Amino acid sequence: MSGAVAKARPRRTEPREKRRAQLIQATIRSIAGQGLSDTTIATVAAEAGLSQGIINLHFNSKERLLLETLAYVVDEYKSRWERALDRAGPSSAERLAALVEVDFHPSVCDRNKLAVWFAFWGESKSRPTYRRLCADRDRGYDRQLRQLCGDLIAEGDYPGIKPESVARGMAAMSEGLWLDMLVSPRHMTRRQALGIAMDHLAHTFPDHFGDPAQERART
Amino acid sequence: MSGAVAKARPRRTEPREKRRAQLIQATIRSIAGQGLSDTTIATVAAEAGLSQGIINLHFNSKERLLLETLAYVVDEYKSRWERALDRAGPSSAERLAALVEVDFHPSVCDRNKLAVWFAFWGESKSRPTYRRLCADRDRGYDRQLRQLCGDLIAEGDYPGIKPESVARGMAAMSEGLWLDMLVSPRHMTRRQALGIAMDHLAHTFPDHFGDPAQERART
Amino acid sequence: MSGAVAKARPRRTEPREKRRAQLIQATIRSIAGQGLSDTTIATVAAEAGLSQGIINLHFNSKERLLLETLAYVVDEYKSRWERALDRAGPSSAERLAALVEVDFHPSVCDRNKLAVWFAFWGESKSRPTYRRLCADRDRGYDRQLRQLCGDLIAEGDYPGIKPESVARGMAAMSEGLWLDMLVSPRHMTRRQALGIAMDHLAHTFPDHFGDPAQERART
Amino acid sequence: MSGAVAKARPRRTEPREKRRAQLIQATIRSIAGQGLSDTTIATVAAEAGLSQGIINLHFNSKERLLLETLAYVVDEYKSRWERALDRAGPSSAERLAALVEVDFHPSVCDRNKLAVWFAFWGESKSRPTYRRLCADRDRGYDRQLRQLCGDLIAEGDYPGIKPESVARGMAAMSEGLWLDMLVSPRHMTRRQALGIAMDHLAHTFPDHFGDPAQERART
DNA sequence: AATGAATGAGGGTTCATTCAT
DNA sequence: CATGAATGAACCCTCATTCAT
Repeated sequence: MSGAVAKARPRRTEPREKRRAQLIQATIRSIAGQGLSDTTIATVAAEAGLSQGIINLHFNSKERLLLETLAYVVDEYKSRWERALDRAGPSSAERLAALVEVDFHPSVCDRNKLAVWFAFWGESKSRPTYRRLCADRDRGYDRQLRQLCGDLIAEGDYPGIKPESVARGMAAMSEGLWLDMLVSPRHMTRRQALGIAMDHLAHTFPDHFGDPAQERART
Repeated sequence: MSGAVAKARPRRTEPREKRRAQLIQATIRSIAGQGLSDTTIATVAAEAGLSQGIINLHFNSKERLLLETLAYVVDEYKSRWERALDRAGPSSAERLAALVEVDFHPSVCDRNKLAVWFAFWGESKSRPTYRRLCADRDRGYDRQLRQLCGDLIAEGDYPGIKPESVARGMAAMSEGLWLDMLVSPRHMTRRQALGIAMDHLAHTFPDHFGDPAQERART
Repeated sequence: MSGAVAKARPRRTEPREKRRAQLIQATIRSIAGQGLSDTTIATVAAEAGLSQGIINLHFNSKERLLLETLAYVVDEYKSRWERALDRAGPSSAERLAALVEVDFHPSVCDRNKLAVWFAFWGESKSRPTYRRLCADRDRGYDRQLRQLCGDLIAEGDYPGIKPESVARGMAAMSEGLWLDMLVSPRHMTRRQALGIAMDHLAHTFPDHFGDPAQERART
Repeated sequence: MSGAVAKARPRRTEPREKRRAQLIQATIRSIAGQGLSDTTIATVAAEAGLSQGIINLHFNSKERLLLETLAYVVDEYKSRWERALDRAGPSSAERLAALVEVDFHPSVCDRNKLAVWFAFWGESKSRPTYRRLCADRDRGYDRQLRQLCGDLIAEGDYPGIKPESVARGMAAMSEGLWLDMLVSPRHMTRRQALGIAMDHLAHTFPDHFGDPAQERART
């Protein structure tokens, strides 16, 4: 008898990182489903199908769980646009388009994740920690965006346009469109939002993105 | 006789509406200062310098206080842009500029109020009531914006521009700039935000807002 | 001018005793309607159609109001059976019957008042004050009952019956029937209760109350 | 090895049912000691020597705790008289005597439990839930009592006696004697109450319970 | 005499955290 | 590693009482 121990049923004890990831996912679902202020250790544990004690076991406190959840969303976003840049064509225009498009990728625009972003932004004024985490998010992204806009302006015929203003305006528009998708999913779908952002891009840099209006006007 | 009797201590009993307004202001400050999820009856009462019981006396529940606070901010915003439209010049361009400018009026961009907006947006996914209140906000504003953009497009030489896309893009950019002012007040001041929004406006409708770039290009 | 002051509308200020009586009636209704533990100054004031402050104005505290309400019910009961005795015929049998009947007089069995009795009895173990008030109630009543039972026993052919035992048993039965009327009004009407009590009386003192069974047996 | 390990402190975690029973006992003591309306979660927890949180942990609400406490007392009473019937001799007279005696068994007449009965009866008018629980109590008991009285009447020479009237009268007397024991423990001891009830029984069914008076009269 | 706005202690309940198992 | 019983601080809310009007 004995010999090989059956591994049939799911192991009760999972590797540490796997459990943490599982709990972070449960936290995201809970924030989206109940709201941040109604997200409790109990709702997260229930969402994960585990016992209450497990959160303090793996994260020591609820506060830490929330911070790591925010960090996870921030990091995931960052790695996603970095990957998008890597995969994009070599031209600045292609890279800029890729950067805009990634903001409307299904996995980024997932309403659960949007809820998490805005939940933390909603508390950010009174929580320097949140603010710092979110500010970090923007740092690299902003630099890239400004750089690319600068490149295009240098390449094309865009007199009088300030790279910082355009870049920040574009980023702001994306954020605003996220909000619309969160608050009014009926009136603002992902595709519509992407369309609006791309229209704006085309209009801002008609030389690069073949704005039909300008093209027609030119001829 | 006796002339004016000095009222040393503040009167204990205030007219109903005055107290309610006072408590709503205290709620705004508390949400901004502590965050929505750390805003308690106690923090609001302390902010107002009154006792805890007074909130249930005037609002029956914390939930109602929060809803009325949100409604107050929503209403105030609405009446502000309506007044701005009333006072604006007759041309559509003037009216559109007024509509954009009002989003960056000091009283609208007040960081306390921004915190309230985003606090409720952050919970909106799980609270249909919040979502509905906020959706109402947009309804009239959107219509106006779309109308004015349509007018300008009809007047000017803007082939291929869709009013809905432009209008929603502009509104989204304002929201995104609000977020920046909330999260990174150092990097995004009210003046900068206004500049970015006006740049975008000028760029979108160069015929109306004398985009220097286009003007130069034209000559 | 002025002359006679119009007395048309109900005077806002009532004589002291009238107000107190009015508030005691409201308290009885409130205890019956909401239960003693859900009877608040607010429910009593609402029941009386007056403002909250009036109770402390007339009774100084809720506790006092409750005590006076209990005392009122106790006194009213006492004066009622005293009057019944006064009006009863001269014979002990008539007087005893009158004493039993008064327990089932509509005004005594009023479910609101029963609710008050049992509300206070329910708290009596932990409230010596209530217990004392209720004990006072019994004192005189018991003496009368015992006396009358003793008289009948002396008059009739009731060997081996102890007056105290019979008297207390009869009183207990009345109380138990009150409880039935309170808890199960459907199953125990006032008339039924009276019937049971009178049956018991007739059975206990067949010589005086013409118990049909015994009468038949005698012939 | 090591033999029995001494468990110095009481185990912190008890089986679920044991804790619930413990808390119900504490509730009974609290109602008896402070009265129902002064029984708070805090008094019950203190009586049990546990923390406040434990009540909601095991009963979800105070209301539920009170209901289960009432249900416990009701059930205990029921099982007690059922057991008494099982153990009683086969004759209807013996069974009836057993039924009456159980009402004055020390464990039933325990003043703490009496306080609970009357506390809930005192609120019963305004709480249909209480009333229903108490009505259930009576259902089976009444049926048995009526049945047994009917049997005795059929067996003996008791012309003109109605089983329902006698049965309900006896039950009412027991309730009234409970009240006396609760309100005036000095003047009504358990033994006295039992004596009164048995006197009544003997008097009502002299053929079965050898009423000395009647017996003497017969000779 | 009467009102009702205001207070604040104390109620029931929630929930992050601890800890014996 | 994982559980869930237990804790107790802090929450929202109620309500007896006070007091300016």
